[in-house]
Amino acid sequence: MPSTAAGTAASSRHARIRREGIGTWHVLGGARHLMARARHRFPFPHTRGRSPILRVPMSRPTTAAEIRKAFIDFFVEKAGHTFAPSSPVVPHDDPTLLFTNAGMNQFKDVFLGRGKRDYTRAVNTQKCIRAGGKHNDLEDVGKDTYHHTFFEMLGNWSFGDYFKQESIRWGFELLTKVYGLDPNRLYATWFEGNPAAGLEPDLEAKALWETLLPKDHVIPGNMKDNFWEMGETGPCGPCTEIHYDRIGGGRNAAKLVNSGDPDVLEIWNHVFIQFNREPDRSLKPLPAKHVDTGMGLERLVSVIQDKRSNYDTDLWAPVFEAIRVRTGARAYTGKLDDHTDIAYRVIADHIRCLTLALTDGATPSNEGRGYVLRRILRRAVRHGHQTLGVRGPFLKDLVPAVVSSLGGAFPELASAAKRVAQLIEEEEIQFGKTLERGLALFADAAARVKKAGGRQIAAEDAFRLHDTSGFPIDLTQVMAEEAGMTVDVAGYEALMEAARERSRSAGGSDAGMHFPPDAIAKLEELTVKPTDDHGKFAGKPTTATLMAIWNGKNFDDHADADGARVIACVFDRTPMYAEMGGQVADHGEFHIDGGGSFAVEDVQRAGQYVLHIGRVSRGRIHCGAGGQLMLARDRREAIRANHSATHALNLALRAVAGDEVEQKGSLVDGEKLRFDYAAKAPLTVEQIKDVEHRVNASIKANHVVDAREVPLATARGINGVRAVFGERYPDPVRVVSIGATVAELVAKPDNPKWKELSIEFCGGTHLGYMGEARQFVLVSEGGLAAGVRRVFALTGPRAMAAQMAADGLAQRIKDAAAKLDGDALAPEIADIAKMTESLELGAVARVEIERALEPLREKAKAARKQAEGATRDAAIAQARTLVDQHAANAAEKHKPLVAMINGADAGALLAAIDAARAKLAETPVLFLSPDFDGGKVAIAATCPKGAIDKGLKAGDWVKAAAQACGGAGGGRPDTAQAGGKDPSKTREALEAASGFAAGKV
RNA sequence: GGGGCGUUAGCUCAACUGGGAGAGCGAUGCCUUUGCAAGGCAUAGGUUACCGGUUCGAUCCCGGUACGCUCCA
Repeated sequence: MPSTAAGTAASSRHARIRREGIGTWHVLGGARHLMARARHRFPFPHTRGRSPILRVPMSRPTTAAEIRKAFIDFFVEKAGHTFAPSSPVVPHDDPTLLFTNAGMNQFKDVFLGRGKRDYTRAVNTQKCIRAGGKHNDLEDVGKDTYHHTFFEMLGNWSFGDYFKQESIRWGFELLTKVYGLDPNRLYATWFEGNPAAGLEPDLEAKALWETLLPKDHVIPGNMKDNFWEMGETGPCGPCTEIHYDRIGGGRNAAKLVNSGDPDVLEIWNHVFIQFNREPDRSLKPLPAKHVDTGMGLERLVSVIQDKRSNYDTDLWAPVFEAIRVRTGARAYTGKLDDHTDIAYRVIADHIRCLTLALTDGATPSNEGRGYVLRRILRRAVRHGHQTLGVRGPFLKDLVPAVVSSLGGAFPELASAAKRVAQLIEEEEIQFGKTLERGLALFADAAARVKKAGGRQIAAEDAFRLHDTSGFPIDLTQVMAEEAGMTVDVAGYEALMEAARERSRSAGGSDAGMHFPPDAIAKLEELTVKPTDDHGKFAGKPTTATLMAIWNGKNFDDHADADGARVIACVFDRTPMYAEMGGQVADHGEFHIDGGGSFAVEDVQRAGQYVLHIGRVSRGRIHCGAGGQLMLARDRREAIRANHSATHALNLALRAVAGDEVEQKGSLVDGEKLRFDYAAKAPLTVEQIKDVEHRVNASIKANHVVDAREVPLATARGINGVRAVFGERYPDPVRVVSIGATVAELVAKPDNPKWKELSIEFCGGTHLGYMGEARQFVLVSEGGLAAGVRRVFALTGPRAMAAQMAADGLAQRIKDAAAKLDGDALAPEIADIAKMTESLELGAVARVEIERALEPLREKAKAARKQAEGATRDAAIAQARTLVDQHAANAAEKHKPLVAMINGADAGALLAAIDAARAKLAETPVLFLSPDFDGGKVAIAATCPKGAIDKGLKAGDWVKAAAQACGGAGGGRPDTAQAGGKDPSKTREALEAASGFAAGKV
């Protein structure tokens, strides 16, 4: 049996089939014969030495683990497939995808014609999550027997290799011979064609099935069920679905296929990719035809184990048991409309999903996929609390059950279990807090309703609960019910829809350069050779020939300078680095001698080609023209320094914050570097200093930075090598090391010294020696999501500028501390604080400036308080004198007192009023105090009850005084304050106040 | 990417329509008690996140920034 397929060309395909022949399979006497023979071989090609699947002697697979293994073995052993392990559920390089949601995800590039594998047949069980995205099963989980947020998809693929015949026959053989399913219970659908769409019926699939199944089990299907498309454009084709009748007994269930009957269910879909959907909606036959199949493991297991629900299989039993033990709920009874059973299903499904997703590097957060996970977690918590009556975090305790049920197939679960449980617990605690706040909001809303004599929670309140505290409407309803109330659900839905509309309409779209897969095919047709980018690391000006010009829709012969028009150019070779692996693209220029110029603003990879995206800046450029391709040196230099510094930073962080520091992503551009990593706690200032010190030490020592391609196996064997989580690496892989050459590493891979060095797999551009980075400054450290930290840092001139700015500010603080006091200090402190905010500074400097400023602030504060106290005391003293003079005349004692106080502000004036009232409680008093420098007049007054009754209200009184000096004011009848803008009218204000009071009392 | 809500004493939170920033807990001191637990009295503690605007006057109104929560895409 060949372990890999031979050619990929369509012509050799038919030869292959004849040679290896489907026909031969029939005479082999079923699968078991071969399987038995295959089991003697070790290691299995697909286990890659780590044996994820238990090998148990068996006649027929019955447990989920056996069923999974049998699938993979069948295609590996019998049909020469390569086992390609499941990709992480968190897609690493596909921003259009929230989670991996189908087995073909990791092969998308192959189907799009952008990438290749060194095999043409693949098989695996893929970890999938369908939640939050286009395929969203979240709302259905728990209500039925078969929707899951997390599931496994068994799949086999052909990349331009075998096609319909083999796919269908192998599928049938696996189901009937290996799994022992009754062929009389199987049904197959085929695509009936669609004349309106110009699609022929798939008679080939029909004919194939009719040789395997009774004719009345082979059913035509429509566009919706039997024609598969990846998206608006791109690969597509007819598919055939295999359905199974759980009831059997000789009945014909053809009518029930695709009718939603839970006992007649689709188990396996085979997609035959033979067309490409063009932007103009037309279909173009593909030169290389592919097969993409998918079979849900959970469903298959339910069929083989003869259970009517996926939840009744051994995949769920351990998780259910863990829920029962942890929550003390009664045992699961499998009823569809029972709240406890629903809670079991929801919690079990969600903890599986969370464990898998967190293991693969996702974290609950408030956006994107993290937010989907947060919602999933909260749903599970809610069912646990509301229905099963659990208190406090409990989901975290279910993680081990998931690990025990799936850890065999996915070993990564076990090593991450502790971290995952911790993340879940933190999130559960956080949710507890939000819940409490929401409950308070609800109580408030309910109280208002009750007070108004109503029985219905307002739509606005329900929406507010949802919008600000994340309370789903059903939770609000349950709480309302408990309080003997209802909720205005219709109004809530309306508000919800309005909010959605606001969100939608705000969403913008970015117009990038679109380069579809058929454009790549066209380049191949035009016999344009793949771009030679070996010069990208050196980045030297290169003589290159312009091979093709893509205008966004078509290829052109030439392009002229006309300002805004963005085009993509392909050259025979390039010194430019295309955006990849977190390093931004180079910028640069293509210059034709005596001809036009093309400004390169972005560089992207498309398959084997490098696209130079930009504008014609001068004259005309045309295909076939030779010229100089030069990249922007300064930008490249900065990028190189930042990239090498990122590696040094990675090493330093691990040394300082511990080995559990795991890189979660990075971005290197011409201005800065960004590094995300998993860690429990923020860095302390001392740790930041330490990190900076380590990186700068490497710069000072001028460590060599070396990069070389090494066979993957050799590279993995180097002591201390770091690979990014979940990333797949090419073979050979490029190794970048700091402090020793790659040759030295490879010569003695197990040298313990290597552990102290930065050794990473990386395809980016780097310095020759660390000294070229000049300096490293870490500018900020912060949290991105629970358990994930992000740091920004600078190198080179920017780092030095940040250092100088910090030194300058430190000097100013020192000067201020030595020379300034009292009034002069406060504005200087404010100015320094402002500068600290606006300047680009190191994180350490920021903290140190803050610390140095603190005693100055204390000093300024003390001075301010003292000054305030002094003016206040002075005002009070004046007030007492005035009052005493006023009271000396017994006849005038209770008449209003209107007087001027010197040098009092609003606060001091109020204190003066208090002092006056303390001495003369029965006398209306109005004081005012002009501030000539500030152009203000402060006014304050108090009126005893007797005066108020006579019509002298403090508010009106101060207003009258304020209006006389160009101001306004107001307040309560007993106390009021006001202000005027014109101190020169103080006399008028005094007179106005006296007049006003005289008129009243 | 776009909304909503929030940020007030060490902590948890009040403060009506713009008019003198508060409570409880905690801290400190003193008193009461054989001791403990506790109780009583008193005191300190605030740039109301930050920046700007409106206003005679801003915790409050408006705009921006930062951080947090939350919803939608």
